[in-house]
Amino acid sequence: MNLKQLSDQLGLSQTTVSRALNNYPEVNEHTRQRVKLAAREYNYHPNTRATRLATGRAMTVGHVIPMNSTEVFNPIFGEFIAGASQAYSRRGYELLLTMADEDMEESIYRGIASKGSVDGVIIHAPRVNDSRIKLLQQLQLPFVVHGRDHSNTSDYSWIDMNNRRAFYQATKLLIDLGHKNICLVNGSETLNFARRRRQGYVDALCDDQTGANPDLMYSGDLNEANGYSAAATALGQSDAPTAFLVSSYVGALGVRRAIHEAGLEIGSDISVIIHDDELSYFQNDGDIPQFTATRSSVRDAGERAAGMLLDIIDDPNQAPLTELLDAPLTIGSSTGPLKK
Amino acid sequence: MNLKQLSDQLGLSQTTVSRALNNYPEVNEHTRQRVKLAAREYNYHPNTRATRLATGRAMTVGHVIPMNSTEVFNPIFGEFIAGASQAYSRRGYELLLTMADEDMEESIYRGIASKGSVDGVIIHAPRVNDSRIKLLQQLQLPFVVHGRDHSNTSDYSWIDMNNRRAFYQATKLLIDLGHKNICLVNGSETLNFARRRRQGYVDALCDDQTGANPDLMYSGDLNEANGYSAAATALGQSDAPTAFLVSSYVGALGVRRAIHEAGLEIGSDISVIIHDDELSYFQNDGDIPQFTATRSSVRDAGERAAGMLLDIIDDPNQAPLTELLDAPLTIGSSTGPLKK
DNA sequence: AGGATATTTTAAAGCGCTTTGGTTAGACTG
DNA sequence: CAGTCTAACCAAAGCGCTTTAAAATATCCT
Repeated sequence: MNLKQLSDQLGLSQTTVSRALNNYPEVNEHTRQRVKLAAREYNYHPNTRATRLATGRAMTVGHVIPMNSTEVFNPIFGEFIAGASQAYSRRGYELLLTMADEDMEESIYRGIASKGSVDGVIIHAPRVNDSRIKLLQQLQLPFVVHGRDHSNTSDYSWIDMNNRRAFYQATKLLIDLGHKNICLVNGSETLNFARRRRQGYVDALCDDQTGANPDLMYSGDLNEANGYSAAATALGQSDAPTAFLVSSYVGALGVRRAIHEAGLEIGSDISVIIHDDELSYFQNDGDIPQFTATRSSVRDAGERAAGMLLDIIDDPNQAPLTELLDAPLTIGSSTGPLKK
Repeated sequence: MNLKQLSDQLGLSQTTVSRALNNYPEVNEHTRQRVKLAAREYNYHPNTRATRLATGRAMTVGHVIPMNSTEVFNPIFGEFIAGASQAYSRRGYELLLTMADEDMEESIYRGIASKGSVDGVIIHAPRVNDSRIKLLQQLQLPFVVHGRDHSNTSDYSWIDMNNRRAFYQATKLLIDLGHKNICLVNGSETLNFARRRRQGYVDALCDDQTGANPDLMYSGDLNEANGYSAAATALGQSDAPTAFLVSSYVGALGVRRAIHEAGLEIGSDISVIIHDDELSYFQNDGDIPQFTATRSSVRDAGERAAGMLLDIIDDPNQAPLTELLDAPLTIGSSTGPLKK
């Protein structure tokens, strides 16, 4: 069933039927009801391909997921996207997902822009000095960054948490508990967020005159295996850490394994603080959460980011939108005073 | 730059330019090169909205991810989709992602079909007696099921692993090692795959005359927390299990936590076998993998499923395609003989 | 050379919507 | 009652491609 058939059926013009369905005012209320009823009856839905061509809008948002050979799909992206999709479906948009090896990224964005398959994109996991921001500004394609690039001083829309502050506070807590050898198990520091978190960690140590020890900073893709090997290595050192600060729950799972394997008990023998993105498959809640954590819902961030992007698409000339989320430190059972 | 502008620029008709770019034979090779060069120079890409209307094909595949309030985005879906997207991008297709609460599922599929926004869909996580299969058959929308619905005897395309066999073998191994109290930590048994795995587990126990004990079977959403509580509960029972069979790596992380908390050592005190989907963030490999596991790459399954679907879209009248993947049992360090 | 055939190019008709720029009929004004 | 408004509807153009049917040009053969 297409528009022509429906309007023939009703003895009305396509114009009137289209307007009736799209709630234009210049159609008689009685007619409108008649049209809507018939549309439901025949299960008529306007063909999106035609609508999109006619309106010049894709009604679609693109998410280009950065990927490399070992890190394929970070669970954090999944949760972010789940949040975003809430906003899209509420506002009649669809979500186009593309996986991109880093060396394909530019051509993917260029293609997306010139083919007109989306009205805007979300930039995931911004790097330090990220080329995507510049590219999209140049291509004039609306976008929102999940995170920021602190090395880019231009105006663009983003939503981010206060990474430096969160990790400063977390480190401070460990220091206050008496810890001196605190191991940072961080994400890859080509990524802006990881850079900021290290900054917070280093700042806290320096403020305390302890100073940061490069041997206690791990940076890299944060999966279970790498979390494990980072922690196992650190624990094998002569001056082993008594506390860990881990950038993700998933990484902390590996850290937890290494700690147990070393025969130590989390909370009593050794302290752990994580950043908790509140993934649904890795919940860290309850009265006393398993891990002491800085906490910020990535799903919520996804929903907000998507909403911001749709606002920008609706009115592309407004000033960039930004939102800074808080990541409060919540005490769980994984931290305790330094054991003498 | 659109087709008209490009063809004016070249002094050719739109027809010839379109054909040159789409590699139709009836265009002079010299002309084709000239056109392609110009297209590259002006960064011309055909507008997908127009192409799709003209061809009547969406060049898009839909993935509708089942979701409920607690389980938002299973990392397994992410990995599957990453695999699928390889196939799509190779063959010029795009991937439309939708999250669906179970009660919205039917209307989402109906909408997708009648709006024509996709050429086919992948069904994720089929349930026992799954309504989606019937619906899509009725809607005549091409689809491939990741998994099967054993209660549905009609012909449809699927890719699946041999769940019953894998869990039969895994259980058999534990029995051969002397274990009698084997706890099954399974996914939700509304899902077909979980039902089959339990079948394999029960069959192996019955073949051994041990018989299955309902108190040792957990079934539910398999996240870290539920894996933990299932295992913790089981270990607290009077006749505590000496071995666990866990349906996913993520669930096993919770089981691992409970075992450690009980002061037991995996491999020596207690055995664990998991099903390993080979998620990139949860690798279980190396010379001696952490976990003994039945193993099947879900990423690979995604790529194959997508390929099958595109084949079906290209030729919708062929017989349904099916593929049964093997999930071989690989010995790791998490299994050992029953401790006397 | 000149018709027949093969190759290359083109004009124009869709694809199924939205939207512009009307027209028509009835209501209202003075 | 002519003239003006307004409410309700419609014909047709246009979105940017692909594809059909036909025209123009090149190549071949006797």
